[in-house]
Amino acid sequence: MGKSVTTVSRALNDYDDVSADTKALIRHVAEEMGYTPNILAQRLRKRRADTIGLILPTFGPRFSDPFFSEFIAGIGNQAAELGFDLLVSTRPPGDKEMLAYQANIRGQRVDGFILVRTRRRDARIAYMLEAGFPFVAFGRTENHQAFPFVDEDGEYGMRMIVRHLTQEGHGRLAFIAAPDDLMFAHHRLQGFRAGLREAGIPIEEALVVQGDLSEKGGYEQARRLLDRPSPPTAIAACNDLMALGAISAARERGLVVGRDIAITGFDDIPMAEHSSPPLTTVHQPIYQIGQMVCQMLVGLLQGGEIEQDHIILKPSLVIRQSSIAEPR
Amino acid sequence: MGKSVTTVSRALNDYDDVSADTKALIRHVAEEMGYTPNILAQRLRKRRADTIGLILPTFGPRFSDPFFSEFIAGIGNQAAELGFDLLVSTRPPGDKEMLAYQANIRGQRVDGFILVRTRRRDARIAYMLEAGFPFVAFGRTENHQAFPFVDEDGEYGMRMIVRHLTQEGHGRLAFIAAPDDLMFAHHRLQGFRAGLREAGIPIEEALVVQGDLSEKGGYEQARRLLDRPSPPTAIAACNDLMALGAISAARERGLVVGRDIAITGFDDIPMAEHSSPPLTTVHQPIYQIGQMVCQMLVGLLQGGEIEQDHIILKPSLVIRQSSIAEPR
DNA sequence: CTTGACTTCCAAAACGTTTTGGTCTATAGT
DNA sequence: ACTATAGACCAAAACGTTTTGGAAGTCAAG
Repeated sequence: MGKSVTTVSRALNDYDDVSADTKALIRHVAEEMGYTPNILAQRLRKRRADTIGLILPTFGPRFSDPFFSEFIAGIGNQAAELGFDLLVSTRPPGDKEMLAYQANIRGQRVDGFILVRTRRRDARIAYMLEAGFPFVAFGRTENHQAFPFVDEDGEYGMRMIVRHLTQEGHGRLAFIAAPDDLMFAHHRLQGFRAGLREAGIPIEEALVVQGDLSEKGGYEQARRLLDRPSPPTAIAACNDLMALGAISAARERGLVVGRDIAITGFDDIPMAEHSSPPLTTVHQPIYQIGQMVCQMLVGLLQGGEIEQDHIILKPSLVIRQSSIAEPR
Repeated sequence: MGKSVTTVSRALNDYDDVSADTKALIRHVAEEMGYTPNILAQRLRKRRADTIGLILPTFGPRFSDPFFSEFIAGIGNQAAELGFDLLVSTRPPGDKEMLAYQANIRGQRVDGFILVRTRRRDARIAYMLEAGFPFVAFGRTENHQAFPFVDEDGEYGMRMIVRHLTQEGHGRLAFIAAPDDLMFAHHRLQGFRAGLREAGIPIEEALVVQGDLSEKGGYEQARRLLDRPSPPTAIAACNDLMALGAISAARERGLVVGRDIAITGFDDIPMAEHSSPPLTTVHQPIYQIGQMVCQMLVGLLQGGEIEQDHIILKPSLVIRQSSIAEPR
């Protein structure tokens, strides 16, 4: 059409050394012939992948924690909004996981990472900090390293649960914990202990068991608890999925959940509202957290600095029928 | 180190016009200095994005169908295995959705697409077929267009459900359908009708209602059904999520699910096994389907042709307590 | 000694953009 | 009439690879 590539590029990017007429013309022609800049070439030239990485730590192949899918949606939609791609993979925690991070960073496949499920001493975080690679975590670490994160106050949330249960008159509380290496599990367990301390109830270590965060794990651990000579009157689970498994175990024993035994979760996944009975749990706005984390990372990538980089959200207690004797 | 870029490139890619010694040397040095080829440059040069696109059709912002997360995991892990990235976004069905497909295709951001939730007359498929862009669908279309797909035999699955319910003695069956524009919903509804026909039971149109595939939708539609002057004795839902919502509604009415009313789902999400009561449903190996779809697409991209490109899987009936009067 | 074949290597082009550092023309200022 | 200044445009370099089409060097055969 008689314009140089330079001019076309500058016209489409709205530089001001292209006349209004030419811009209009170029845009029109581009539109007409369905031209879209090749994104790979752009990225190569700009040395930015415009891509955010997210590697989900998963144990088995069955990755179906509804908690994660909502989180991904939050990140993904926000990223699209800001002109970034979201690259998702899953790896079981361990060596392969670290290699995946390294490969993505060294090959400049992503500009920054979002980390989930932080661990007490997290190799991923240590690596990124040392490499100076941009990232934002959902969760903290044990030794308070300095990096941008968003986290829920899981300790507080679980204390609220315990307070609620003791107010309902429960004195023998059990806890289905999760691998303590995971920071969120650690916080929630601490919250459980703190809550009992506040209520002046001595903690019974045999009633603290550990599950794997799945319904199945919750089911199995709840059975163990119910099989004890003097079973608990209330079971708090570290997450909703395990709580649902626990409900299943209790019902199998012929117990009416809510009346004969109280069971609580944590996360408030959509299913919690519609389980039988509806589940008492702790709500956190996971979709919004995904958005926030993504925004923070993009801010970091574009501006270099962000104002608020240590955010801890107070979750809220949601009381439903699974923990109260009298409906209504 | 004294070797040309050409030689380095050819050494790392294991071409046979590089001596074994040189290869070893180059590899060693590369390893030592932590060199990884810039993937963006590779892609630009090869004119392939090595990326598979997946755009999830979602209604609200809350995207948490466990069904999808497992499907994503199947695709993502398989893609990683084959050296491809997976680019995930979500869009509500409609114009914006088509634009997202077009932008990704024209900007050569992805080499191929995986389509989910096919519709009866699917604009996305029409577009891709016309553009000659590689894709594999999970699901068919109404008019049997020629394109590679994997699908479940939903019609068969639902017939099995109906057969099971009638064998259990139910005569008044309700169905919570989903938007009939969605092929899988359409097939399942057809299966329901066919099942009743087989059993010689006349269909009662008022007992066929439509939900939105969420627990909430199932809950609301079930309430409507139970409010009728002569309510059904069995409710088959188009998917597990709605079935769980229906269970919730039935329990709220004081009904014992399994004894007073039978409720069934479809999908066999992990939760189905641990709901209260456990849900009778139809199982399909969704993780494996994700893997298959991904493999097919990569085969298409690399080989050009694939042997099996129309795969219909027979799902299997899973009978649990939600549909049988006597446990055991 | 020459020729051809084979091995090993590499310079340059290409992928499609953005950025740099101009050039050219017209207008205004002196 | 000459010189700045500003506006509109563009050629060439650069991003980091892979591919193409040789160029040397070595060896064996003639």
